[in-house]
Amino acid sequence: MRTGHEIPMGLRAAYWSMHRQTNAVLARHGITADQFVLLHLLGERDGITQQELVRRASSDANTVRAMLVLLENRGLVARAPHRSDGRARSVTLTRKGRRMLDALWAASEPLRERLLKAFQPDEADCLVDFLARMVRILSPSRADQTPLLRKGEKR
Amino acid sequence: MRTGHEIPMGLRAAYWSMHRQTNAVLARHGITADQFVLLHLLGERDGITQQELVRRASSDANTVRAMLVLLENRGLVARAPHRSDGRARSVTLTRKGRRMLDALWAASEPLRERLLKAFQPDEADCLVDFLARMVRILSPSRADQTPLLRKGEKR
DNA sequence: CGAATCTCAGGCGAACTGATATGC
DNA sequence: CGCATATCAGTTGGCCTGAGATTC
Repeated sequence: MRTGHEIPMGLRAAYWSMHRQTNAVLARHGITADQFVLLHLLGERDGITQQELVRRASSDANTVRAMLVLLENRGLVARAPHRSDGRARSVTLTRKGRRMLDALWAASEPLRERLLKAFQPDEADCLVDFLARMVRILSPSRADQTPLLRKGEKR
Repeated sequence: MRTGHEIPMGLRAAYWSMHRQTNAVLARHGITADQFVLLHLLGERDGITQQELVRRASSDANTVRAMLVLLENRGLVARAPHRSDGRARSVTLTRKGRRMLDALWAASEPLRERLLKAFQPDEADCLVDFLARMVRILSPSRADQTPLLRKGEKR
């Protein structure tokens, strides 16, 4: 912990290990790790809005929409107008989507198993707390909505 | 910790928070968070091979090459034949690359500061250990080199 | 020979900018 | 009105597969 860069680098390594393993496990179902995240969130709470998915998946409205279009074209999710908010659309799992989610969950079970076995219960709680703390600390305050690129600037 | 999915989801949230904040901070230098990782690794150990960069950055040979080409075209890094291994190329920071890295490091200092302040020293060590443990657990054994996509398979 | 390193060609999901339409 | 939700158009960097050249 000398430079303060160990946490970000460790985070990067862990995230990509997880991501790659998940992709490998789900590849035969034709679903990516990120798509699995959306399906899983819908499994937890069906009928939520796209915006809610954006927040829970730590993603972005344009990205989530594109992913949902993919999943919708495959008949795994459906999007209906929200009952009370005319702007919003509530997203639900189709019957096929639910079956797919179950299959994905089963396929990834050994991975979660392997992960949990590496931590004592209190360690796992501790880790989850640390990660949540990072998110809180790093969440941009509502004040600075600086875009990543300034106008006309090339990447 | 009921479903075993809290750790992956927390990991995802933390990683993307970090990534986005880093991108935001470095954007005015025209460098991405991932490019910063490469420059930082070269700052730690200059003259290492691309393969070594791949390992340390938890990335992939093709990706690293593409990124290095970008950085090379901007005059930030140079690639020379390795002195003893004819297959390898050793990558070094140019003078300009070193200056850039220093600027990037300074620009991202507040971010690391913010992060470290959120953890007691022992907590930070603990977190780094947990992350490393995850990587170890999730690292594919040398045995199963299953590609993500089988031949002719569509995603 | 096999294994490792790097290169090249090509494809794709996902994150982004920026603008727009619509409803709160 | 401002603000939030979703959409569309378009760009990009980064990850991936698969193949090939070269060297250990």
